[in-house]
Amino acid sequence: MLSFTEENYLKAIYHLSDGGLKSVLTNEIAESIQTKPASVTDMVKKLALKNLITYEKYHGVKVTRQGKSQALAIIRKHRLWETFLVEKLGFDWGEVHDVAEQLEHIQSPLLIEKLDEFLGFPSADPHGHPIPDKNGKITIARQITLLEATEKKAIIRSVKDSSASFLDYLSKVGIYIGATVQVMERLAFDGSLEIKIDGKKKVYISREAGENILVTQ
Amino acid sequence: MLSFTEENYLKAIYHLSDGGLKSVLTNEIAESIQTKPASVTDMVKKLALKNLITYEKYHGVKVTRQGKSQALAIIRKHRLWETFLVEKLGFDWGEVHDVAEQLEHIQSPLLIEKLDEFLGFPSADPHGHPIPDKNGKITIARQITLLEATEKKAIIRSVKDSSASFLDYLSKVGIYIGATVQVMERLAFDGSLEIKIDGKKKVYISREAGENILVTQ
DNA sequence: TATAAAGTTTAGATTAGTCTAAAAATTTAT
DNA sequence: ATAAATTTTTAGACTAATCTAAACTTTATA
Ligand SMILES: [Mn+2]
Ligand SMILES: [Mn+2]
Ligand SMILES: [Mn+2]
Ligand SMILES: [Mn+2]
Repeated sequence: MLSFTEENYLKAIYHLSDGGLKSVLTNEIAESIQTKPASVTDMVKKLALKNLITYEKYHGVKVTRQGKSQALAIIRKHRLWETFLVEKLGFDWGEVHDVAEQLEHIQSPLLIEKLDEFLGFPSADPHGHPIPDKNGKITIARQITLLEATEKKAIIRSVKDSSASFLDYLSKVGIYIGATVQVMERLAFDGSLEIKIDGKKKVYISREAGENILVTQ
Repeated sequence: MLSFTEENYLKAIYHLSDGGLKSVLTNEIAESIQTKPASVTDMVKKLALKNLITYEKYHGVKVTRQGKSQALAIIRKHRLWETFLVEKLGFDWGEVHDVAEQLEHIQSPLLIEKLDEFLGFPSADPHGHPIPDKNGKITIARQITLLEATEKKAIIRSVKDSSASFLDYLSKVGIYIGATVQVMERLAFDGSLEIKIDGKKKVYISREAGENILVTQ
């Protein structure tokens, strides 16, 4: 069984590796987990001994099949708890991350099964991020950024940036998961977008915002 | 802020002290927390430095006002989570303790407030144990053991022993929190009780079981 | 391609929590 | 009241996770 700390490292590495595709360097991990490179070196050795990652001195780490499976289990818990907090307890979608960061480490397979059922087996968390199933399987729909969307209608599916500040901004503007939007115009000046939400509200969002919103068309 | 371990020690000491009344000895703590007396000595020094307990070498510890308040906050969380697990997730009352033992350490005042509200501000957990309010206040009704109950009707309020084995036994026999019971006879031989549950079912329970069931009359 | 810069690892120290074995204090029994 | 038994504390060691500073490797630059 992994410690709290080992779980946090493994999850961070998994995310940085884009789901196990890329290999990940020491400094990236250190930055993402807010620690020093020397500490990362120690920990990746430990995770490598447990066969969760492979580690090549000076050349970063790769997540193993086992590591992926464990990382996905943690991500599953994180996202189910976030869903619970928003759907059942009435949290705002920008408030849930830090609490879920703690709840994801609770050890009880039965609890997660029952929570999943209580929530009605949701397929995505409040940020639109897919919730892996019991076997770690993720059902991914092809998503593009709002910036890349053509002028046809698109549906908001998820956000790349889950920071409270960005989510607050979206709420204020009137953008939410599931909203139907249409890009009316791309301003030549700074790349900002004029969009219509649910056929009614017309708003302007920055190029950067557009890059952090994922949609399906 | 207290660490996971410090919280567990403080809660154990609070319980052993009967809510802060008695002073508690090193070996009792060691046994209750499944650790060695030497480790307890180290930890009580730390908790004393934080003014949560007072420590007199060789003569045990007492819980301070501050310590009580913090212990009650942890107990509040423990019991709210147990209530959630049973009421919302459908756990059996004997399955919840170990999970609540983890959940009680989640740090988020907002979470507990919202959970409390979601549960409808319950006053007791699945074992009938009172849930302290936000300020640590406990509303206690005078309870006696079923063994001490006279032959009038009594209502089952809580259990002294929350072990899975005892709770399983009670469920099998048909005893639950809120049931109306009447002691029909006390057997001279071994002190066991003949009781009628809800005016219908008649069962025999041991003296020891009777000592671990609390009722009001 | 040699040198500088950046990134990574190692060495050694620190803190929290735990343990065993030995020493000291308290309690119980004679 | 002394000795024996029990309880508690201290001393010293260990593991997990962290850090700083120094050494080493890789990459970028001239
Ligand atoms: Mn976490
Ligand atoms: Mn999320
Ligand atoms: Mn606990
Ligand atoms: Mn309980």
